[in-house]
Amino acid sequence: MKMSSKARYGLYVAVELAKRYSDTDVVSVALLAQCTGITEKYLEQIIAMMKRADIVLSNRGASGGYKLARAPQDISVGEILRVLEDNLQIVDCIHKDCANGCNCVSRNLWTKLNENINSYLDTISLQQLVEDKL
Amino acid sequence: MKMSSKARYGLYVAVELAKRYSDTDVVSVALLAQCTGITEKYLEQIIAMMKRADIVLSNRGASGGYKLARAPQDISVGEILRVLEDNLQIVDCIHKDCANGCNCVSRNLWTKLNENINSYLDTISLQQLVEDKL
DNA sequence: ATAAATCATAGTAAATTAGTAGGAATTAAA
DNA sequence: TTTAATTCCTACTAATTTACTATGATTTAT
Repeated sequence: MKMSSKARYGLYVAVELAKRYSDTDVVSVALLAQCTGITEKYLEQIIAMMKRADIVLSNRGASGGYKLARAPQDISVGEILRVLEDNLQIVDCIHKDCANGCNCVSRNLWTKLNENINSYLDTISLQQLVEDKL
Repeated sequence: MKMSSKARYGLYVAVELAKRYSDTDVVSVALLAQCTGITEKYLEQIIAMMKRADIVLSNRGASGGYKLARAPQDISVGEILRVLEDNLQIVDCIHKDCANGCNCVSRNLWTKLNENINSYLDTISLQQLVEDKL
């Protein structure tokens, strides 16, 4: 029940990008790696997932880099974490079959718990996080 | 961010014990293993944790077994899962130090998320779960 | 042209989780 | 009082997942 480092790191990266959102230019992986302490290669993979999910956008080639695809107030923490954390699903049986079948009482619990987590994380924007206003 | 099978299984076991709570006698691991589909040896370990946490109590020796230490309406799902799932902590840095230090904005998020999860799970009793009244 | 960057993907090491195994201690019942 | 059924204790191993490394192709500003 731990958040993976991929998800934690992804959020750190998003926070750094949010701080720089007013800048017109993009931020390179090298710089992001430096200020977050994540290795470049690992960070590349993480930000690639965020790009595929349209959370960030990129410029390729020399002096290229990444920036947020939308304003920090329009990106929720839930959106980011779902991309990096297997849709934030607490157990597999919510969307797959399990031995207990569909009438398993626990299944309803997991479903509600998931809704709870997701709806909470969806109320928090990157902007709020950067301003430390939770 | 998956719930471990230990926690899932522990909850199944607790549900089975809750169904049988009105019986005066205890239930053996062998029987619990049979009706949950968990192997006896693994189940033994899981229920041992629940015993140490005073969620279940046991009779040793022949015709021994386990039963809930309290009525199903007095045991919350949160209580059970915390015992089996490293206190339900989403990230380590909530109670340990991390590279980012104490002024890390994400840390507050994890703390709030944890509170959210725990307070939800604490509102649900085993009784509710058995009656499928979430 | 060149250098600085993203992009794609395969591989490996570390850590965690899940499950096995063996046997000691206890106790109800024959 | 022996026996069989059971909990209790702890060490080990296999499987899976996570975290990270490595290589190199592609793109593009200068």
